[in-house]
Amino acid sequence: MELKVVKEEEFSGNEYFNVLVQGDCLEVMDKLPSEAYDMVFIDPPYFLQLPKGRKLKRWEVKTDVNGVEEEWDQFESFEDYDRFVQEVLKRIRRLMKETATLWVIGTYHNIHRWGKLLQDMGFWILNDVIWVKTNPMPNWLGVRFTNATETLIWAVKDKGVKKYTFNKEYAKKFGIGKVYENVWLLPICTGKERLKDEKGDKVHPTQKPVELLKRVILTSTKEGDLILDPMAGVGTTGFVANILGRNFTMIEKEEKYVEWTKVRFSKYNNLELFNGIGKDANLPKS
Amino acid sequence: MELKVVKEEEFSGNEYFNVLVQGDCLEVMDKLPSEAYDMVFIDPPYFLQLPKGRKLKRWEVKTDVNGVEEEWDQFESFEDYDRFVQEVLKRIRRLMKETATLWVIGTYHNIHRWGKLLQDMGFWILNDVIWVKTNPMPNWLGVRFTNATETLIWAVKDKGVKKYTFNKEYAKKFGIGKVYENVWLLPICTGKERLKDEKGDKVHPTQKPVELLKRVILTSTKEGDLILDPMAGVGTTGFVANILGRNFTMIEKEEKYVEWTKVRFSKYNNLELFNGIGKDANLPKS
DNA sequence: GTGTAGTTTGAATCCTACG
DNA sequence: GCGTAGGATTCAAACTACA
Repeated sequence: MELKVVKEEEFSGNEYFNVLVQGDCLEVMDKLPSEAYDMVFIDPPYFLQLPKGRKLKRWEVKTDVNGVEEEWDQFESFEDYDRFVQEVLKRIRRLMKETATLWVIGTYHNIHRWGKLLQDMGFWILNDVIWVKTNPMPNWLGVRFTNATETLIWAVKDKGVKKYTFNKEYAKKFGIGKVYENVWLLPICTGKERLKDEKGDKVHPTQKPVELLKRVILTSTKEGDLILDPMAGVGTTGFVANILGRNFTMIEKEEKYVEWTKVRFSKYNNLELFNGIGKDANLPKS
Repeated sequence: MELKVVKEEEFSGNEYFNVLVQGDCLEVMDKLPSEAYDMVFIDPPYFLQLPKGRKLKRWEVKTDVNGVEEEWDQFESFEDYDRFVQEVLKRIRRLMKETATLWVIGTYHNIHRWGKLLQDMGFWILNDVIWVKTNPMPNWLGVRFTNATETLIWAVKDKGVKKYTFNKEYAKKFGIGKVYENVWLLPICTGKERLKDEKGDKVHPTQKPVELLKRVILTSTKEGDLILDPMAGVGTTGFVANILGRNFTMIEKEEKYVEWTKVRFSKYNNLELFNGIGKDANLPKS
């Protein structure tokens, strides 16, 4: 597929199928039509609140390693972050079809803020889904538990919504146990799938695994559905949606990520990077 | 051990070691001394938002700002619940030693409210710990994921706190993997351990497993430490603390639960119900 | 090509010394 | 006191080098 890329200024809001809009997510969402989307996936900045100016250096100092301290994760305070969350959710409410569902992924640093605020706005949580990482970064100094999980919140717009899509046959396949439990066991994004620039540095600090989006999309959408990702990063959501026969709108501010998303859609062989649809490649043994 | 039980009206606040106070948790906490506790465990009402009315809810806080009939019950209920959370946390802040830690357990229905509000009040989250239930209640209708997890938030009073207790040797033993991951795999409370009344009905709807409290206490306290449980239910926290050589203060409003806690401390053989300290009895195979 | 040993690295509210 | 820079510790999985 040829990925259409449009800059915010040139985006009318009319041609929103399988497009990546480069621009501010709030501004772009304001151009999109009401109740158009079947599913929304949000992978927001995690608001890690690391010490200012501190690079997340791996030891054996590499030359200016850029860590997680990216510009897009700079919020002054909880209030700033919360305001951003509310502005995003307000717009997403309008864009969701009546039966659409919303996913938000985060860690303990930020997920409770999204969870409470979306409840406050009337969204109705269906589940949380726990992503258990099979290869987490250990807590070096042994002062806390090793943080091996991320939390996904899955919600509908309102308490009364019943007709949303849930494909339990896929949920059964992905979850541990036999009754589609809300626990997914899979590794973080590494290897060939992980985008690296010419210097060999990772392109995006938090590229989500293809397998994760595959599970999200297959359990909560139908073929032909339209998916919104307002903070697309290097475009994993659209990349997987495309392969699975879903449509998408992606929004991303950073030009660098937009460029790499283009590369991903054109240069690379989709199926190669997908690690095998239908198979469980790139999953932990057994 | 003989469990001391005191009614709120007769509780001076002086003799708070290894006592169960029957009364309102806010009122009782106001009588306790500042910075006395090494660890606090909260297992709050989960705010399932079932059809309302009928019984007086345990989390409702008396307020003189009544009189305004809110059109949106749900929002009004969240406000009530949040006010309760804040009142609890305010008191717990005062009761915690500088180096103390706080645990809160909940599901997606309520945990995000506790998480955001405690962050707002300056508590600093160290981890979330995911309890994965090996025997969850399946979602029979197949309309969502089977909810097989509960989330525990583990926090200190302030960002700067460093000297809290974390026994990584125990954490390593309890967590999956080898680097004390934040994932605990254990069954819900059933069998001999589960308290049943003369009619065979369960005494408490959400009795916590002894094994869960064992893990909480062994990873985050030292022998001789003082633990507070302001919503004690049938007293699992004090029961386990006692066996493990920790001291406790428990608070519980419901007379029925207080009576059963007494039974638990006297009639039953503690060690029998404990399922073997140091061993991993009642755990899933391998 | 294949098997094996050694190397690299991952969204982290990590510690301590010093000016 | 605070801000900043230099420092040490792990496991799983993927990658690299080489026989």
